[in-house]
Amino acid sequence: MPVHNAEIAAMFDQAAELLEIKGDNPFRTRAYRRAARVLESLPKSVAAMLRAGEDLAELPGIGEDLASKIATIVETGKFDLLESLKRELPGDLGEIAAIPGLGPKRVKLLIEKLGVRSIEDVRRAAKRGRLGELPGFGPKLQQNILAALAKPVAAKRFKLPFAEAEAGALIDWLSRGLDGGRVVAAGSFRRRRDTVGDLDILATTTRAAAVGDRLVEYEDVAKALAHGPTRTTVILRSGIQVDLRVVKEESCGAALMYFTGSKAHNIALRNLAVDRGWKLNEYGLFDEDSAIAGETEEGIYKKLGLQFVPPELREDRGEIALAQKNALPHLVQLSDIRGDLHVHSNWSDGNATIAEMTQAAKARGYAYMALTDHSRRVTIAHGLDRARLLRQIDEIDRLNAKLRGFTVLKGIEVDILADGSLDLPDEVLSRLDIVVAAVHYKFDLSRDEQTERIIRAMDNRHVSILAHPTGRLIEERAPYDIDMDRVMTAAKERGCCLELNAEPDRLDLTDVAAKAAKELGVQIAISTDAHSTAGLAYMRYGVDQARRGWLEPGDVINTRPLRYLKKLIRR
DNA sequence: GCCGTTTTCGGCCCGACTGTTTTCAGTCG
Repeated sequence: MPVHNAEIAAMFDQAAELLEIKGDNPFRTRAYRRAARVLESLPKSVAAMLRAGEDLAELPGIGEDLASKIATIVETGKFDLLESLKRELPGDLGEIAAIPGLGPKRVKLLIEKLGVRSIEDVRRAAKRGRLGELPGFGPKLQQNILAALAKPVAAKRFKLPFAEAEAGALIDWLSRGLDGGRVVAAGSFRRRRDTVGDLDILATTTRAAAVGDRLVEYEDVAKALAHGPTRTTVILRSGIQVDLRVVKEESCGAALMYFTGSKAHNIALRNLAVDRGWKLNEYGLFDEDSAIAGETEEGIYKKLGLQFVPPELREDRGEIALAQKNALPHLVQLSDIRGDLHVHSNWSDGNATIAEMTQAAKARGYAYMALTDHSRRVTIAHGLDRARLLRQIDEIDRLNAKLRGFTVLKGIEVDILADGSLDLPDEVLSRLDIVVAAVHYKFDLSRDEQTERIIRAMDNRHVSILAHPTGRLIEERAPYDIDMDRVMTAAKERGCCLELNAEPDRLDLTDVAAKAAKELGVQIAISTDAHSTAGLAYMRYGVDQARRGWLEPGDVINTRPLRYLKKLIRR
């Protein structure tokens, strides 16, 4: 039973939480948390790295001790430290600590003084008013705890289109109340993560209090959680939390940097400042008491001896070392994209004609578009059988004959059957310009079976691109279990490309997987999977994700002119 | 527990807000 990086990361997070409650050295708990984040963003599984004889202690934040603990976990599946911590501190302590207002110190008090072990214990103690016996538990805190227990909010993350709509409306509202100054979104929203947990909004103005007041007055506010002179936190009716921070113009860059994060990136930058005897905070970069930068992010990076780091790269995944050497990747941009390689029409489950999709793609400035309707197995989508596909090929030939400066590539999104064979015979596939292969059923195969199935599909030399490689639907359906290391290696060996599906419900590959593909030299297609003309606009989400995966134009096949593209998709 | 053009020991990012106190700890980001 292979142990995934994410599982080890979760063990480290749990251990950190329990060590915190115990009151252990806070820097030790931080080390476990940092290591967990490093593990989560590794391009390869540690199991594979160990097999290859790599030294895990060379990873940032992982020393001899953690390297050996990881090796033991991979070997045995067990983490002794965590096991003994759990024996020492049994119960659902993680859930208790997740209640707003309850941190490690207060949880420790609850355990020691009231013998609390579960959320139910907390509820009983709160109802009997026993929490008031504890130091630091005033009436207000008890009330907040009861309220939180009455309406448990699931830790939810929000998809980008929803976050964009909420942020847009809110920024508009705040801006209209501002005389001078500006309002922007920062946080993971600005870093273009695939989902956001909350909205971090930054306003620059001299009248700080007025902006916070205006946020509290916003009609969609369900509850104000905190409201100070420079910082205000509210929950909107939709359930998303908004953190507003207001600073003066001269601190704008520093505040934007601080509020954009990531936390790990910020800490690394602040350490660089400390190395030089300076201090970096949300107000600026300071030598003693005098500000030496702060109005712009560019100015701060420059003073720290760094190239400007695009927000998408700010995850402490190696970008700082490269920025010191002026060697950051030249990230792909939306304007580099010359075509879309996964598009549906009303021949299957799209809602527009081939001509309409073509016009819309052309209007976006593209040079080509691959029409890739579903194959016959996807009956619910009215998938194409051999005869209909041949008719479609004829229709596209006729359409192409009339087009100037634009080419519709004849393609299919062919289903990968359970045994890894394809849903249409080679004789038909060979007549197409491009074949995109995808899994749409039998998600529950074992890891080995699913991996073999997909690799077998890529064995077919007509397959140019593996579509949405993990099948995940964000917040709805987990990725099916595959060995991504093996799939990518197999793709590389066969000259098959992987898709980065730009649909904001999918964004599949993830940023981390895209970076791993790049490092292996696997070419990526950023494709929208559009089922309507409007769907073509999802390209920007795919490009954002690709940038988070460090992809450059040369890593992305649909930045190529048609001539070169054709070489890349023919095997 | 990690890490090192000061260091293998002694540091470890920085500040806002709340609630409970009366000068600050705890929590959060």
